[in-house]
Amino acid sequence: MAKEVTNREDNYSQWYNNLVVKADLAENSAVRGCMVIKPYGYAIWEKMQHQLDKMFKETGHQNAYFPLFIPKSFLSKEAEHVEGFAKECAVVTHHRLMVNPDGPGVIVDPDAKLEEELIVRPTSETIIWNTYKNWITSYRDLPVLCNQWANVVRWEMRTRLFLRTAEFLWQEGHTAHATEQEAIEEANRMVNVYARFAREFMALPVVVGHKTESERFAGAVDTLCIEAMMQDGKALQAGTSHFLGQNFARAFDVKFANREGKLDYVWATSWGVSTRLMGALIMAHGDNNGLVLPPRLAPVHVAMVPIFKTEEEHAAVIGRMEDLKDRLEKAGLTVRIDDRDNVRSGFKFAEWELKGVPVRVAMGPKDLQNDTAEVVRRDTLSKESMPLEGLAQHIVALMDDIQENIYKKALAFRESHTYKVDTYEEFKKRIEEGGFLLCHWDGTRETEEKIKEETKATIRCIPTDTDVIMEEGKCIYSGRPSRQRVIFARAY
RNA sequence: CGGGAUGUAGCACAGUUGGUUAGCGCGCCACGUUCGGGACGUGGAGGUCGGAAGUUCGAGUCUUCUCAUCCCGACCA
Repeated sequence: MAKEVTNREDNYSQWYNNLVVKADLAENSAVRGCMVIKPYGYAIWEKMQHQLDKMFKETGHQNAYFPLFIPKSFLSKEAEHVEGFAKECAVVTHHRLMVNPDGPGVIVDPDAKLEEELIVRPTSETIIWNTYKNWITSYRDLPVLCNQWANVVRWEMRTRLFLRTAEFLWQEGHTAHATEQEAIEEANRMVNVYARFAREFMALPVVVGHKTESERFAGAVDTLCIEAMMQDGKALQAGTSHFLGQNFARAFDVKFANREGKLDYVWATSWGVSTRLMGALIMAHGDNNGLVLPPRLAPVHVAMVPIFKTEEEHAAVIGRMEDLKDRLEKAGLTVRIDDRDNVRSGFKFAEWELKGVPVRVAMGPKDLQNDTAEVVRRDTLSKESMPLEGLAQHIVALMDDIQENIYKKALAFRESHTYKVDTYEEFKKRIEEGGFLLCHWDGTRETEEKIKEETKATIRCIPTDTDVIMEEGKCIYSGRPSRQRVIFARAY
């Protein structure tokens, strides 16, 4: 039988698409550019949501919900913001259908035209700031620290499951502060929450940094981001946190009386991560056997496959598995006993690997005799026959090992694909192989643009969290002086 | 929105210079043999060949129009 997943080394995109579908995470829907997230994929997203939500609460945030529709006039209040999103908006123009008088089906009722069109939110800054205007009058009302879990729509030309879909799920935090300093601190705090989430839960090493002016969010004064490296050497922006200055407060006239009794505009931030994180998870850890899930986000931690010939053997194996399952569940793990009788065990092994379950336990007649079980780790695919005695504790400890190991593996990959590059010749050669290129840049938009045109590489970020890059040098393109290196890469 | 390609069963495809009852593999259903790394045999179900119009005695095959999808660009979390 043919392998379910194609070879990662042959065609990374094909491998990715195949894996998303075969591992039962998501599929394309009947609606152009939109995806269906299947139960198994959604279970992983829920785990992410749960953990992120907890971290938001710990940093003082509350959840709220704002409308899906944004009046067109709202979107045009912040000049850069409109320009950034205008090209990819879904617009509601009518509110009624009618039976087609000239044929079958229904048509849009021409009499039901909206006076002002509604935009399906591509992001919620405008509707939220219009609302905050009513909430804030005094410094005593600040800060406002809200998050919303929602869907947004961006009419993308080309879409890919999880990485870029026309509709996607995300969370967007929107905060209002009395001082610039406080808002800057908030933007920093949240990008670090994202970085911690990526590292500790997704086992995904990320670089924290500032976006350059041209890569910045439309309407932001400063955009912070976390950037990850996928196994084909391309960069993936995994989360962003924006310091919005007073731009949106000015656009929506949100003023407050400060301690001195003077009116001032509110300082703002917004920050978000999306279902794109699913794409990052898949591409960062997956292999030719399928998904590799970090235990902290795996919907199933342990899959047990019984092997038997007779009814008696079956009953005995299942009995022992139930016992082990109880112990593991008491320790907080989710366990599945795969007792299907319509597929063979070899098929089950392959399938649980495809789904990225961290640990698999097989038990058969030999194990009944020896009081053992076969334990297989998904990250290393190493097989070990182990005594039942103490097995539960061992498996619980394995979860931490696996979590740590896949992080280290991803980190080692990133480090071995990160290069200091000092000449443009070398840059052009290196970029073809993928990876992060640490280079000096003269800080100008023009240079960045030229390099992008000539090599398809962009500045992923100006890193904040490493001192390796703080050194004097000369721009690889213009030769002008530079005080630190930035990260160039081709990106998703 | 430019450049290229493809639409045939749930999926992936074959189908000759037009020829009668449209095929293979995977999957699905039934029965049997199997079962420690993706089993095998036998039987079965499943199609208005993307849609519309045209040429023809006859169209999956030729023509025109149309719709949709995919790839390469431009755009992007």
